[in-house]
Amino acid sequence: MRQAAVANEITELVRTAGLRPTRQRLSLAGLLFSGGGRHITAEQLHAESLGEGFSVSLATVYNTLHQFTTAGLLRELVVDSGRSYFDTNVSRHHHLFFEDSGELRDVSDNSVVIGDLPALPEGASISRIDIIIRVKNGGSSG
Amino acid sequence: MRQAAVANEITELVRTAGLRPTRQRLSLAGLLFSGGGRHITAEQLHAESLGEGFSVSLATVYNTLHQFTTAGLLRELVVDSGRSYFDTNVSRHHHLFFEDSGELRDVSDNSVVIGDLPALPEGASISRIDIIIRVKNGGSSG
DNA sequence: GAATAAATTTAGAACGATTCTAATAAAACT
DNA sequence: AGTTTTATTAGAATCGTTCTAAATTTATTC
Repeated sequence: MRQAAVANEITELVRTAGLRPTRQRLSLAGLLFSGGGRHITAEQLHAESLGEGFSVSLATVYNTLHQFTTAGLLRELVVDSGRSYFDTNVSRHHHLFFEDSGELRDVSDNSVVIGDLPALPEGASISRIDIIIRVKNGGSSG
Repeated sequence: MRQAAVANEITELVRTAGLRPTRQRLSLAGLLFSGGGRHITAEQLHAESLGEGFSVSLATVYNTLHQFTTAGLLRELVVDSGRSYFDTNVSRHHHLFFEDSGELRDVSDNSVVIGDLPALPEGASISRIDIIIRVKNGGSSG
């Protein structure tokens, strides 16, 4: 009963995003949204999925991550040139980035106060503020 | 006399960075540091250099940008997955990023106050804080 | 100022992440 | 079930970037 309930929630999540609940999308959504917050790359998710016995192509992983992002289920993060991370936490927050390990950790939004910004050009508006605190030395000890 | 003075400054700059003042490095340094602050990609700088009649290979543009960055003459920015920008302003500041045009603009450091950060792991220290204010709609009008 | 040593540049190959393509398969609708 | 629509896939293609090994330039030594 427990698992079935979770499966239904995941199915609903995918449906609500306007996407057909295919085996691949459900597997990926399960991996992404069943635990706590995650910061994961396409390649990592692909490997994890195969590791769990859910076969998916890398192309589908990319498609799915983008569809989930467009639907507001994920947020895409650019920290490092050359690869994108996807964050399952889509609420307002920022990031600590451990340069050595590549690990990302959330930072509460209220640790940061943005003062007066420069005037934006006519018709422009802020779509998002990304704050990345880059940390050197020291991996996953805290 | 004017131009010669500028050329000497550029030569000194390159020397001070511990690099031999080759034709290529001087041309690129000239393009980078003779105007005001710039935010430029390797491909853009390569195109600009060729356009001015200074032939350089793309490999050399990359090498040079990295050497200048290591020497503290440039700062590398990651805004957009898949390409790096290099900023000639290496003082403490942040960025406005126009998503439509790809344009970057500096934001003074004192527009932003960082409150209490989460405790860092033993031995870790902050190497840099990057703040990117992403703006939609509206190009270079202000 | 030629000879030698050391650093630089280069074209093109190689690379890793991502996107595209066109064919096949699965899901939804009638 | 049959038809239409949407998804998945393997593999090719693309993009920005890095690597390689050879050719050139700059610095140093005599």
